[in-house]
Amino acid sequence: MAWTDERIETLRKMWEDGQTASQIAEALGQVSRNAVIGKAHRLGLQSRPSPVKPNDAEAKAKPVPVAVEPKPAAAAPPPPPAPKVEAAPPAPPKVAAPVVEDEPEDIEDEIEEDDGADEGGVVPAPKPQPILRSIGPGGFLRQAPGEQQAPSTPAPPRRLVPAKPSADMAGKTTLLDLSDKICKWPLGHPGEPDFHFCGRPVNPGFPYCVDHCGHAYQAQLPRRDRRPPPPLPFGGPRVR
DNA sequence: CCCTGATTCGC
DNA sequence: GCGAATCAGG
Repeated sequence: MAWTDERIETLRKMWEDGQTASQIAEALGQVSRNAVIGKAHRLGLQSRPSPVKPNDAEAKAKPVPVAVEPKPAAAAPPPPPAPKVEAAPPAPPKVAAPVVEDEPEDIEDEIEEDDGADEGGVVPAPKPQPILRSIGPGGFLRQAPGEQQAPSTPAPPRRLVPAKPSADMAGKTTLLDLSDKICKWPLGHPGEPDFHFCGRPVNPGFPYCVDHCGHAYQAQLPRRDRRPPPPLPFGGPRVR
């Protein structure tokens, strides 16, 4: 199967969309996961949180000026980093360290169950500013050695606060509400603000309520009565 | 075991 | 350029 423009486009979209190579390969069909990955790299797409990416590229100040020593001798040479910076001139105070004092005052956490009555626009001050690494159109940002931004931005000093239950989610069945006794039929799509679950009592023995069991379990029809939907490239129509 | 992406290397 | 084989972390 050749890499037609169409298939490449699909690959590119899905890859940038965060789909895994396996998913992409399955969607494309006729190609393996490896083929997808290989192609993605060749396309210049790259760098996506890999589970196996060595995180080093630094941490070593190239302390290996000595010629290679074929003979490790008996005792392995201990790490000779020798951070002797004796004649090191005191580095000028670059950017003032963004020290953030830890405020002693406690932040009242509102984790109580919400009756949905008092749901105002209570927006806590912290504006975390998502650090989501967006991928620019047309490809990846190849990380060059020395491009590290490690030393900067120490850490978000803000304390973490439980996600605020949004007003429009009041009364909705969320992921945390799921149990064996309520219908797990999803409504909406994950990531969307109003994504929730059906939540009605289940049809005993099934994960869904009676109605949704009707959607989930279709009676086998004679072939002549089936209406096989046309194969969609991927990302079928959204059903609500 | 399964999954993942990265890399290599013969074709 | 392609992708199976291999590697390596989760």
